Amino acid sequence: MAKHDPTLDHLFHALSDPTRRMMLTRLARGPAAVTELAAPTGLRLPTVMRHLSVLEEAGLVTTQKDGRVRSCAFQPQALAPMRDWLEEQRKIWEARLDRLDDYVMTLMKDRTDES
Amino acid sequence: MAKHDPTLDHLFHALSDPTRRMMLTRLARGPAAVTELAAPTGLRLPTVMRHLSVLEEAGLVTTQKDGRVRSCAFQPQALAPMRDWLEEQRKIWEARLDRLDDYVMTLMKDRTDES
DNA sequence: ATCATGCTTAGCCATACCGCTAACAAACCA
DNA sequence: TGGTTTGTTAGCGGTATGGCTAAGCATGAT
Repeated sequence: MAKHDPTLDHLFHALSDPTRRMMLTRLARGPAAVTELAAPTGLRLPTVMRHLSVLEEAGLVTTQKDGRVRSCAFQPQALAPMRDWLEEQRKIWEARLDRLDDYVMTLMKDRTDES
Repeated sequence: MAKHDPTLDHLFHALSDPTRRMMLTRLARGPAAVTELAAPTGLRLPTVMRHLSVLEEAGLVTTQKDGRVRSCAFQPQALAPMRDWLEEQRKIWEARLDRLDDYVMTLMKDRTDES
């Protein structure tokens, strides 16, 4: 059970920006060069590069240069920690609902005993 | 298909901070007052209040005052847009894999035709 | 050899974020 | 009433973020 998990920090932070989500969605369809990635955003290249490095930092994207072109690829397994975290929260929440349920049942039983 | 979805922005941003995730995990176990929520963080109250309002902004938490104590409650349905987004990405990715698969099959067929 | 292409680096600017203290307000408690 | 508990507001300081321009560098095309 991680107390401080910088992985989740980076993941969630990377996804909190619409431009970065747009870039990621594009990359989910297949690899792309930086310029190609930048085009639909309407942003300048240095700006896009920065977004790209945030995505790399989060492990969501890997890149490699081939010639003068940098090719970027989506890494779907990087989303796993997020799914895991969601699942963990869901379990905690449902355990709570179960306890609530037990409690309500107890109340009903008490009422039955009284009658 | 949302182009700019501030909901996702707020959601992911809210979850990008370990303190806020800790608070949320605590609240998943059941409602709590602000002070109770602050205790395990080691942070001052105003700081925690700020985190709390970020969580509220994202819809992840609702609060209400009764007496002088503010009670905070987790809102699990607020996580739905995130699940949806994840699912959307997964679909795009898998569609891509399917296309890749088709392509490989085509290549194999060509090789077979050649032999 | 020259030029165009595709990044890449450096650095500026405005705003947002995350922590804090200090001071105030509104319950509740004795 | 007077004190304690529980928020709440205002505002400060340092850092991070997200945009930009300008200039540099390496590669590919002519």
